[in-house]
Amino acid sequence: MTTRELVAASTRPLLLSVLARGESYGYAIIQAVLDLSGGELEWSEGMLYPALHRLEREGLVLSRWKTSDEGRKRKYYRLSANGRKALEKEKSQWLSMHETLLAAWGRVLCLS
Amino acid sequence: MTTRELVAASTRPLLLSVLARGESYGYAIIQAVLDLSGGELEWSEGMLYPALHRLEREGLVLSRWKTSDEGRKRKYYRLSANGRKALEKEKSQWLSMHETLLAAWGRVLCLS
DNA sequence: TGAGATACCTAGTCCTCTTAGGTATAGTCT
DNA sequence: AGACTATACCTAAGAGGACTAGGTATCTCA
Repeated sequence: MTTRELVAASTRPLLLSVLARGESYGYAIIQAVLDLSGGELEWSEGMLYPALHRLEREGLVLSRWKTSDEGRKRKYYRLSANGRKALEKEKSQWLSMHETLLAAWGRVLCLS
Repeated sequence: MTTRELVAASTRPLLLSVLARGESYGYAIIQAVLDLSGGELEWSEGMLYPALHRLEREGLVLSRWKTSDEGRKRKYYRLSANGRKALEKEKSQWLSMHETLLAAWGRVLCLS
């Protein structure tokens, strides 16, 4: 179980990262995160949709309703140009914090 | 400027890490974090003291008042045995999330 | 005397996850 | 046909923690 705080910190970078790979929709995003985390991160809809709407309000993602080949109506989200910039900032912030933690831990680790 | 969420996620692991290096007190902890982060992380007292008291309530840190050589009264905090275990859990959770993000970013990075 | 660093603390506000619900469609099994 | 599951969207109330802004006190130096 991941702590609430770590989930909160990773929501934006992860969400932006998933959408950077291409247009997607709510349910598929949850599956993608589950897959990327090796089953560790089970995002709830109650956190995903508000998060998506926040990013949309901020102009980082764009959305449109589309009917898939199977006939299902879905709301597809994709990154805006600002969204891509925001992702780079998120990455850089995360890596900076990661460096700080490695320093605190004594730099005994090497991730590949 | 680090986001509120990233600060929240790193508070516990960083605080436990700093105290794992030895007994310390509020002001010194803030300085230590500032130093470890290369000046990036400026913890406020308004977040540090409540955080310390939380960890104390949870039994992860112990505290005692002590008068230093210079004659200043300070409250020194140190890790308990449970605190050390908690630190290991925090580390492992952080690294797990880090792996997930690297996966999402395409594993283009190698940190040393 | 005054300023600044050191040293502790708390209250109100804001933000976001969590829990727990609601609605609807498509496919499958009996 | 009816029931169940997976898919698919959404929101509201509660809780937890950082941020802002305040309070108190001591020590040093000009």
